[in-house]
Amino acid sequence: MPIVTIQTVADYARVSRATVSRVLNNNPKVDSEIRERVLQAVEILGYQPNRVARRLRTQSRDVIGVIISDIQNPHFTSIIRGIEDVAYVRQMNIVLCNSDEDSSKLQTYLRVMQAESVAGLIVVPTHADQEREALQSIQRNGIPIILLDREIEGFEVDSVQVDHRHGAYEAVAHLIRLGRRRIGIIYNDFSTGWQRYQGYIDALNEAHIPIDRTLVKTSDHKRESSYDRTRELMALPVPPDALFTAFNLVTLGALHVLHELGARVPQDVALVGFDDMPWADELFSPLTAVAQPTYELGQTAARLLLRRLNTPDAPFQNEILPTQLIVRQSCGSAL
Amino acid sequence: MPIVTIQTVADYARVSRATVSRVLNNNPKVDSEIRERVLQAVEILGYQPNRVARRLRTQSRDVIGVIISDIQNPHFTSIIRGIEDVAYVRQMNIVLCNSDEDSSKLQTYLRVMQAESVAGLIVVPTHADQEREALQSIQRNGIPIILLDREIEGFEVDSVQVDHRHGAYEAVAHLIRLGRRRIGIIYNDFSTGWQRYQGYIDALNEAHIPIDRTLVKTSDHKRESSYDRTRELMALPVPPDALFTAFNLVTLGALHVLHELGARVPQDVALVGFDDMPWADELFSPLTAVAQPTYELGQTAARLLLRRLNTPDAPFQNEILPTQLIVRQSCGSAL
DNA sequence: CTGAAAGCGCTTACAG
DNA sequence: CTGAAAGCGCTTACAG
Repeated sequence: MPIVTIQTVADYARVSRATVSRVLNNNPKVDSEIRERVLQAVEILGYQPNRVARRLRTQSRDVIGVIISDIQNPHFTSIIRGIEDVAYVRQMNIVLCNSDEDSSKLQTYLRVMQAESVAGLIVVPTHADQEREALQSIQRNGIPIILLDREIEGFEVDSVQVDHRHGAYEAVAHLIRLGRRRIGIIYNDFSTGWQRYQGYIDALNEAHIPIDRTLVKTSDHKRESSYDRTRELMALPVPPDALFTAFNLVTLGALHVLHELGARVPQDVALVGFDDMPWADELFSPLTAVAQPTYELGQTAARLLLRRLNTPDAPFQNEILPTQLIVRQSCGSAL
Repeated sequence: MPIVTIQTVADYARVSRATVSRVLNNNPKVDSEIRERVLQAVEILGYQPNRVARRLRTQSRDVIGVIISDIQNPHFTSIIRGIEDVAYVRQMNIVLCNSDEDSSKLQTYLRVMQAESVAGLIVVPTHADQEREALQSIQRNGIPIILLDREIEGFEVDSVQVDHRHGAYEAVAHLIRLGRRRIGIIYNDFSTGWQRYQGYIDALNEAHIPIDRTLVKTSDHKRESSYDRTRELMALPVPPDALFTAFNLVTLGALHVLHELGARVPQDVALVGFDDMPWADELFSPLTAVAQPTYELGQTAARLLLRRLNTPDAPFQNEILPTQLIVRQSCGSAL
């Protein structure tokens, strides 16, 4: 294990460590001949400046911490890609952690990130109440935080999310326009789910359709749960003629039930899901879905972070990105 | 930005930095009264030891570098989850990079990882020939490497992969057993694709079915490419009566074509895919697939790395994990 | 233009 | 049991 440090290079090039450092940092006032000698030494020795040492010395921060809640969910996967792409051009690295919707795991990671002196944090909170304080304290310590996807009430930060409420409204309005009246909904109790539920209400209200509580279900993030909720809905004396599934895993669970039941989609029950999926077209009923600009969510989060690092005192910014309803066949009509 | 360092704590507790450090590192020979005082100071000041400094000083390595080729592919996503889970219990962090199947990007990341003094690297190579040297040089510098999913000829390392050849053999043998004879294949030219192709050959040979070159197609990692290849296969004077699609993106492309063509699956053409997908059951034809133990792949890679770190001189280990054929309806029979 | 020296925040022999 | 001192690999005022 040949440890080549800046000293090795300095010795080889017969200069001081300071000079080597200057050359590597493109300090202009280095004699061109010496510069050459150093560069050659670097080349020959295959020297890689130690980033850990550099980071400690310059107190520079070139790592972005990212904490998401479910790395197996394509939604987040695409977000990460967006973050990574903007980080790459800025020569920043990302340390990725998966909280697994577990608040204590998230808080552990928060501590780690702080100890790693990350430049800033992009985080998808899981349980606002338990995490608010830890997050705020990190922010107070000068590490900027960008909230992604979910909000935390009473916590002033930069954030990006999608217009959940309007997206959901469009989805449900689409169903209503196609003549559906008994529209079941399955959502989760994160802030996103709640907002999507509001959009559902908006659409029903607009059409003067009374809210039937028996058609409203909440589910956790497990697919089994949405499976059960869908079963319950379909077992109603008068089952729904349409379903609005408020996130991708729920949609999968619901589809499974409909398939099992031999329900015809959309004839017996129409279906719109929140979250588009790359394979939406290949599903047994090509899925009409509210597509989120996931890649842009990631990009925007990263950009907000970069901006905050440049101008720490800028007012907080809350970006809301639009969704897009992609009409396929699961509701019965292109519109 | 209140910077609380070990000195702050030492002052507060009226001891030396050395003592604070000892307390934090659970050094037993610290007076219990003093220990208490330090612990209290730590608590009150909210002190987080700076990991960057610690890492530099102890030359400790507690970061695992992971370079995968496509973070949006569920295959890798599940692998990452496996890695992360074993890293978490060891209190190690992972730095994740996405090479995007781009060899120069991968090499950039390799340099970064080295400069970050990672404990070791888990990497999915993309173009063996271009990366062999860089990888070997890192290994020579004492940073262990675990190759994941794909091999590099003539490079001795620890590695994990799945039994691609046998998995493919089983898939194709399944088709043959169901009476299919004109079996098309679409694979890619990574080492994995090549091995899967061998499995296809094995099954045909065993059944004494001659290889028809017109039924053999290669595709890159883009879905469009597999779309085109499937179109070509289906446009043959005598189209195939079965398709073996050798990785998940290809399967999606093929399904799309079959859907467009109105082909009945499995009546007109049976389909087996390599790679299972969480939504395989909800596809328009529930997919019979060769499932890879992706989570275990990740776990195994991480464990191999940990083992190598413990015993640097152990002989190299090449783990081959078994696949499992999951029979659904796309081939026409549960068998 | 170049080098000696200080210091980033830790840890750990070495004395005592 | 505790502290003073050295040092991990860098960078950067400060002299010259």
